[in-house]
This record gives sequence, structure tokens and C-alpha cells, in this order.
Amino acid sequence: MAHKTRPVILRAFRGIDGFASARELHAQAVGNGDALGLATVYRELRRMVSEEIVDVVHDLDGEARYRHCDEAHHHHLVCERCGLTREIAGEEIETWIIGVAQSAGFHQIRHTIELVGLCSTCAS
Amino acid sequence: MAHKTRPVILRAFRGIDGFASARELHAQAVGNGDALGLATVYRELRRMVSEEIVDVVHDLDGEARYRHCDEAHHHHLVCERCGLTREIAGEEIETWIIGVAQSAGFHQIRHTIELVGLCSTCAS
DNA sequence: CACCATTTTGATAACGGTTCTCATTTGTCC
DNA sequence: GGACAAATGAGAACCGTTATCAAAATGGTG
Repeated sequence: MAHKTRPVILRAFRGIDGFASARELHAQAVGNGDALGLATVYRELRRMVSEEIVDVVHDLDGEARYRHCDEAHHHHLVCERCGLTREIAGEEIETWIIGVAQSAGFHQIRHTIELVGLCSTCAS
Repeated sequence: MAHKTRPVILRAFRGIDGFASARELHAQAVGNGDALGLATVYRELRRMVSEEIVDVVHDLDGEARYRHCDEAHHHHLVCERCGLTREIAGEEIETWIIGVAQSAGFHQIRHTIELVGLCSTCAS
């Protein structure tokens, strides 16, 4: 069976940094020249999540955001005034989370971390 | 200044263990004999979230689940299956965040941290 | 109490993300 | 090629949430 959808999704993930919504992935795929329907994107993402190839978290509005598991996991610091974004190396926090989860007996922990504030220029 | 809604919501929270959806809170309030509309429940919950009186997380389907939180700032570990909730002492993470913000020159950082997974019983 | 201005409420419509439906297309096997 | 099975996608349906707006409750004032 040809399964042409999955490679298209994986290529779309490669063109996006970090987490992406289903709609963003669809737009990226179309931009890549891979024509496919939104329903197919949702269906394939659901499969990939159940196969644990893709992580899913929900933003504050409840919208699902997906991330290919093989990518490096990092967080962002966002300026709420000018939109400046800065990547954070989150080694520390990942280990902290794993420790917290283990001591509570929790498994398969997903986390969302959102840091918003004012960058140095906007603060002055 | 009537504000009769908030006490009704708080009473509904008292009758529920852990996190509850808006619909569950509405049903609980009605069960308590407090008649009110679903729209009012959503509106008051939004207010309480913005006042940081209530915590909100999202389950696997993206549905919002609320919890009354009268303590200061803290985080939760939530089981996405049974709703079991565990409070996390987050001293470590607060200092980590402050450090990250300082080194990036950011000020007035607000943060959202959401940890969702499977508790030990649901994992087996 | 009567009156008006302001706020709150709630039934319902609208909205948006996700899932479902099903006719059509595509792939596989003989 | 022909027949059967799987995959696809356009649009409908679904469901939680938010917006709308008229009615009701409240507060202040004379």
C-alpha cells in the first residue's frame, strides 16, 4: 500500500519549527507542493499520535498542536509587545519534569510551558 | 452589585473533586438548586481564570477543565484519564524561569506550565 | 416608592477546530 | 485488464466555547 500521506506530513514537519497546528501543517504541505485535504491531515496526525510518532499538546484555546517526536524539544520566550521570540535550551526543565513525574508515579507526561514577558527594548 | 454567580460557582466547585468541565460545574450548580445558564458559567469561569482564582488545563480532546485554586502560584500534574490531580512544589522551576528571563534580558515574565499524563493506576 | 442608568443574566445564534460520511480515486492481486 | 480493498477529500455534522442582545436585576437619586 502506497501511503503517500505520511511522507507529506513528515516533510511538512521539517519545514516548521516546533509545534504546529493541523491547519499550519496543511498549509506547509500545500506550500511544499504536496496537495492533500485537511481531513487527511487530521486522520494521519491521529494515526501518528496513536503510534507515538507525534506528540500533541493543546494551547490555551484548546487547539491541538503537534510535534514530530524526533525533533529536539525546546521552548520559547515571547515578548508580548513586539513579538520577539527567543529559543530556550530547556535541558534543566526537562529533567525536572521527568523527576516530578516519576516521584508521583505518572507516565507519558506531556508538558506545555509558555513564558511571556517584555524584551529588553520594550521594557525601556 | 449583585454578583450572585460567583458564590454559585464556588459552591459547585465544593461539590466536585478535582478538575471539572464547564458542563459538569453547571450540572453540579443546578443540582445544588442554583439555577443559572451555561453561558454564565463560561463567563464567570473566564473571569476567575483571569483573576487566577481558577486553574484551567485541557484534556486530550481539548476540552477545558477547571479547578478552584485558592493558594498562591503553583502547578499541577493531571491524569488525562481519571482526572487525578497532584500539586507540584515548583520552587525549582520558578528560579529556573527567573534565570532564563534575566539572561535573555526579559522582564515581567508570566508563565504557564501544564503537565498532563497518566497516573500509576491508569497506566496499568 | 418611582424613575432611570448601569450591570448582569441567559436563550440562542454564531464560531472554529475536529471528526464523520460517503462517493470517488487509487492501489493490489489475480 | 478486471475485481476487490484501501485511501482520499469535499463537505456535512458535531461539540465545546464565545458573541449577541433583549429581558431582568440592581443601585442610586429625588
